[in-house]
Amino acid sequence: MRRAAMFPSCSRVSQFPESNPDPLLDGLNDPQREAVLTTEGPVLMLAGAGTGKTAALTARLAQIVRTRRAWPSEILCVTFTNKAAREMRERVGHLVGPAVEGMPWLGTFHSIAAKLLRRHAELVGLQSNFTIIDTDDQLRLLKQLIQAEGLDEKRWPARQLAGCIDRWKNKGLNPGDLDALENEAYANGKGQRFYQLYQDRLKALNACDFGDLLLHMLNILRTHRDVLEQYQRRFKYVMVDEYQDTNQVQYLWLRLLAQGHKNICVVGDDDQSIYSWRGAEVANILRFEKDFPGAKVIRLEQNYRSTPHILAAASGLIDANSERLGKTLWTALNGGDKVRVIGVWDGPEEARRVGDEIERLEREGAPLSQIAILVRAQFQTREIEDRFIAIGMAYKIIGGFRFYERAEIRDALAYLRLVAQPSDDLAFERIYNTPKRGLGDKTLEKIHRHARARGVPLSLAAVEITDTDELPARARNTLLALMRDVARWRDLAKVTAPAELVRTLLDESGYTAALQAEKTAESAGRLENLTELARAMEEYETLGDFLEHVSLVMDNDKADDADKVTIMTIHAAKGLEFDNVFLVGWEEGVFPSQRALDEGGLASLEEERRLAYVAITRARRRCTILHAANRRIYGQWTSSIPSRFIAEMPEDHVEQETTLSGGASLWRAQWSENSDPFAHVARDAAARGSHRGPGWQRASTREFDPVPRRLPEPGRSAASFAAKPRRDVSLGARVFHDKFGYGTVAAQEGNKLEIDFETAGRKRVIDSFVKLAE
DNA sequence: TGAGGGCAGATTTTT
DNA sequence: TCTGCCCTCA
Repeated sequence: MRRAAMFPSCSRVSQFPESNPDPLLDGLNDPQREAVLTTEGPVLMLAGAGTGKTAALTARLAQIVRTRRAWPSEILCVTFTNKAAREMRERVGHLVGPAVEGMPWLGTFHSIAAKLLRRHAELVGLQSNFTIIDTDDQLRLLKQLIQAEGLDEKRWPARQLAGCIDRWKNKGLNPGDLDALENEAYANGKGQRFYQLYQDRLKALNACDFGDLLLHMLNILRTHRDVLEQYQRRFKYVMVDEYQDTNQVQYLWLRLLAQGHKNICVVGDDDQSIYSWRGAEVANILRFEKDFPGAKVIRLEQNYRSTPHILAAASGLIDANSERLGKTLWTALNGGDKVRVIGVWDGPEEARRVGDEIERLEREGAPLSQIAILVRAQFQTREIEDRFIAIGMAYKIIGGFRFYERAEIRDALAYLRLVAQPSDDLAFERIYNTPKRGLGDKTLEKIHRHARARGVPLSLAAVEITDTDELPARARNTLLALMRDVARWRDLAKVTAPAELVRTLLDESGYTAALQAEKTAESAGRLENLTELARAMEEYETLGDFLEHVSLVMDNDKADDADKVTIMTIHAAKGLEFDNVFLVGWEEGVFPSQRALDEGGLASLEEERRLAYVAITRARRRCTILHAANRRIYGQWTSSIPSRFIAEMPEDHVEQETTLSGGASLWRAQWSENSDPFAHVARDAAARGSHRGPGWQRASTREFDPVPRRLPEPGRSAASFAAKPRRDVSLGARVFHDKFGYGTVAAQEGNKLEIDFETAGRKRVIDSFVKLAE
């Protein structure tokens, strides 16, 4: 341990004299420095939220390079997202200069696995130019298999099978490895069969899916000692970001590769593990010390992000979890506001309130880009979005479709894939009638039959079949024209740059023309995306390079510098930070989600709590949590009680406020002593779509004054409790509504009323919300 | 080929 | 309640 002599015990400041400034260690605290300087042996860096783990990790990488312990090409550094990889590359670049250029093994698990697999593809029966198919292709393929096997696709959806296969691959299981239980998971014990069929089909297509990239590579490392040893020797240092998110395959992979030098440094935070549903296993981080005996554990606990109140609220909350390695975050910052908890009457009021608060912040000079609204589930964004549109607030929603998942991009890519690889049947099927050229299912079926009979790929079968009289003249000519085009594009691909090729291709195929003919706002956007695609391709010299990049690396982070509020899921917000954070929908059933409560037991409740922890710790200066007493979920109005997570935050760091009189303290009391007296009520109420939850009870006994303090604005709060219509209300009746005031019934449909309100105008409301006016 | 009705399903989604 | 998907019909 030569380094031990160089850097004796790293626990005190005095070991790193300030008088000898080192740009690399400058600005790092002691544990961070220790992490940077402990380059040899296994290291577990437990880094809480906002504790500067990326700074430590990149500095560590730079340290290894600049001390010549390894060449950049001898360091394996894996992240989960392209964004993280990019960021790290950039930061290391700042520290060590152009040497970072030579870091071929810094990237996501998938991109590194793909790179390795291309070198050794033949060991698993693939050619090195295999295609990487995405979820869409995967589903189409599975559907075909299910149909071919004569299974009812309604009863056994392809989605379910895809889910199973994904899970198996995440666990590192090959078809032969499935036990009886797993085999039962699809179509009464046909799991294994379909998994095998799918893998065979992929092999025939010279393709693999995302999961295969890791699994194939693991299989190779397991069965080919020479290959394993080669990489064990090569990777002198291994570093892993977000280790708590690794799944079984990734774990097995790393364990094999790191066995050589045992210089593995993993960074993670068990409290931020929120992807178990994707196969991530917190256990991986919990047992690191067992896997690598003698591992050095370094805790980064100084938080540089949030104010003391925010930090304390989050820490107090996460304390309620049982399985933790345990960290105590602290901050040198002072002051700041308490976490604000605001209770409101319903969803629309919540959205209004958030809008109002943001307008206030804006007036105070806060940049919108430093404001985020985090939701538990995507559907919650709508209400907020509607409100923002109404008040003209600039916002952006993160998430949804990635660039390469858009239909037009996938179409363009399918053309390119078919040009690059004649055997790509999926690509052929996708484009053969896109744009519409009058080739229908009948023709495709014939091509399929011909392909099967001759044992050739579809695109070749298509060429051959035009030589026969199997097709009617019209289809034959169209197909012939298409295949001639494809052949010409293949020739063109040999002499043209990819960007130029795709432009020609989109033009000549009629794809662009078809879109232009649509003349909708949407088609204009699609055309723009295609232009963007061509522009992105200009960086690439070969088509192969580009196709690899697009399926694995290209993400949706379009540079959007405009000052806008960000709306996104908590999951998407992990790793980000904002001055002002609004957390909406903190109600039982929404967050924690009903599904987590029903299905996952304690483990999944704890994951929800970690999610809450992640959410709160995104805030730098102010964190505002909202919950509504009533919310429409799947069209049903549901009364709900505040999330237990609200009561779990230490009272001293929270400031309660409610527009419902007497609400907050009452709600809080409900969660005392960890008991949940209303859980069954709320659950039953949700199940029946009834209105007998506690919120409703209180509202109806007038314990709550449902009139918001703020001037109520007509929202879309009117809807149905799925109850029977009232008999005492009839057309023309004069009624009173708590929110909208007096009005006259203009129409009645079931329990829904249309009422002309004197001040609010015409609204649709549920009859149970109105009283007959005297 | 597309429009329109019927029907189930409706967390989170780094690659 | 809203959506997306599949199927049917003109």
